Amino acid sequence: MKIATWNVNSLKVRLPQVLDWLAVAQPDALCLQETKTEDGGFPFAALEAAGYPAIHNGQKTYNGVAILARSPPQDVTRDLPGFDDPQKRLIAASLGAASGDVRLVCAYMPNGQAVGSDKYEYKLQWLAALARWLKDELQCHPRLALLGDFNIAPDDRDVHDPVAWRGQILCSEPERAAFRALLDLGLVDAFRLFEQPEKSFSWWDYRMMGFRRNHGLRIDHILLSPALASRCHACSIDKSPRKLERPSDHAPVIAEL
DNA sequence: ATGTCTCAGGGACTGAGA
Repeated sequence: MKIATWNVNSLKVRLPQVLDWLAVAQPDALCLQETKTEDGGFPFAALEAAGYPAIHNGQKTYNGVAILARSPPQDVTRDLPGFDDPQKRLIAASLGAASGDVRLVCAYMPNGQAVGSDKYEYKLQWLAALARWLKDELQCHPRLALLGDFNIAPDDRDVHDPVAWRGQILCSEPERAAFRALLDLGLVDAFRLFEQPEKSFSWWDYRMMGFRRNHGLRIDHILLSPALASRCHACSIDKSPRKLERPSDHAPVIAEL
């Protein structure tokens, strides 16, 4: 099976690109972040017509996460259990035996704005609460994948200019420690299971011709529980949608299980 | 080097967030 994650930076703007990508890439499931719409404005019918029934946890203007899958997502969890949060950043669901019998957790981690800011503290608290909840969730669901925009570049090789970014937001040591705490639960970074091209990134700033110059970061990830990691045979970043007119600033990440 | 994109409010542009 093929599972994927993509921060689309507004689904209203990007729906045609998402439908095109589904038709070409043919994933079994796609996790979306930054849909930026309430559930009433979510294109359930268009996605279902394309063969992808969807679940959504949305809000106006900001955030918003969805799971699209060939078989309807079951046993849905909305928001991060144990963390009181008005921001819509998490949705989780199970896919049945016909789709590999896996638990998918789709998350849009906080950006954090700047090291030391209130938003940075919120980010670290959110990540700590995620790790606490996942510890239990992994007990219930040994075949679990955590997909999303982590807003963390876990290693210097995930950064186009590690010297300039050292200690900055998305790269700071407390953020990287929070990422390692997820790995300490037994989760595995699917992308690093395989040999990858140098300077592989999933996000490029819209400004300063970031994409053309490959000035990017790898901040979108697929983490797999041991039971899924052992059967993962490929993981890649698809840069092709970033080359379209009016692209998202993020590219999809795909894992094949 | 605060340069781009998206959204809301309000009805042209500004500010927030990323």
